[in-house]
Amino acid sequence: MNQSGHIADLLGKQGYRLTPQRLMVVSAIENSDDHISAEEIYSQVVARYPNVNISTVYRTLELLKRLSLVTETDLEGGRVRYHPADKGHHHHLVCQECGAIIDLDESLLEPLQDALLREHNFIADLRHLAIHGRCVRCGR
Amino acid sequence: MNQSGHIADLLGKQGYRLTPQRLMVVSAIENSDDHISAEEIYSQVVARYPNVNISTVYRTLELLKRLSLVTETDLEGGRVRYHPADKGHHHHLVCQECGAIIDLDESLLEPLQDALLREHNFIADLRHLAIHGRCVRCGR
DNA sequence: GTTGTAAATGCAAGTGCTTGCATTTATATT
DNA sequence: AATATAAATGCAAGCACTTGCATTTACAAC
Ligand SMILES: [Zn+2]
Ligand SMILES: [Zn+2]
Ligand SMILES: [Zn+2]
Ligand SMILES: [Zn+2]
Repeated sequence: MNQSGHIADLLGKQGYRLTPQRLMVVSAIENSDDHISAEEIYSQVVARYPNVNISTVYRTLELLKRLSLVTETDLEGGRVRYHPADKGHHHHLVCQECGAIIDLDESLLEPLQDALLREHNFIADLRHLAIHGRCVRCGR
Repeated sequence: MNQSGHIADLLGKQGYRLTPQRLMVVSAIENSDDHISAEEIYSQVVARYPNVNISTVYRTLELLKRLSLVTETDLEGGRVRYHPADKGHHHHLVCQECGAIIDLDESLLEPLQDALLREHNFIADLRHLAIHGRCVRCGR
């Protein structure tokens, strides 16, 4: 799972063009150990391909989200962050006061996901959630 | 609970100035039957107070959020929507494909909120959540 | 009622992200 | 290899929202 080239292969198989811009965006996401922002992806790509435009980065991210290949999560800090969908399933608690981030196991939201499917016929996308609130130190 | 003037009273008691702009933003939110956007609030206010600036609307919303007097929810459609915090507790399921919105009872997230407090000492703000995904008709 | 003050506002510029449109290009077909 | 074509890109403008700063103003103190 998630060997290098995984996402690019899937894009190709589904008929999407493997442009250099796309391949570089994909590899920035796959090679990041962490949650990467659009701006960070852009600066990696532009270093090797100087006339790429940031709108191409955003459009590629949009495509990857639509195909469920990456997840987008709001970890605060004014920009959203991206992560390969099949790598390290988990969630986060984000303190709105101090920015602290607590990691959560994916199992915590499974009961909710099941209940929403069963009781409301809704396929909730709870693959990489950020739950906002206050940590114990900032508690209200 | 939530009689007219409720929010304004609380602002006054906490030492915030009751400017005409603030009072009008507050009353737009309190008198809305639904989830209201910043733009909608602004156009109500500007109709009676023509030189108000939209940044004042946003700053007032920021204050009301911080004081837990209103909740902010992303119901899709490119702009976030606001609701009095003490009025009609509930959540939403939002279909990313067709935009359908299913209303949920607040009780659905109580077990999660309790578990996060107990197991992670985290006070999750789950007062008015939008859970994104696909409705049964758009199901993947 | 005047005066003093910090708080709030208006304005303009900035940020993150999106979109319409003309141009370029990956890929299929010959 | 040359050609055709829809898909993808670059560019510039636009949108929702934020921010720094100078000006105004609600409210308290006299
Ligand atoms: Zn994560
Ligand atoms: Zn905190
Ligand atoms: Zn609601
Ligand atoms: Zn749907």
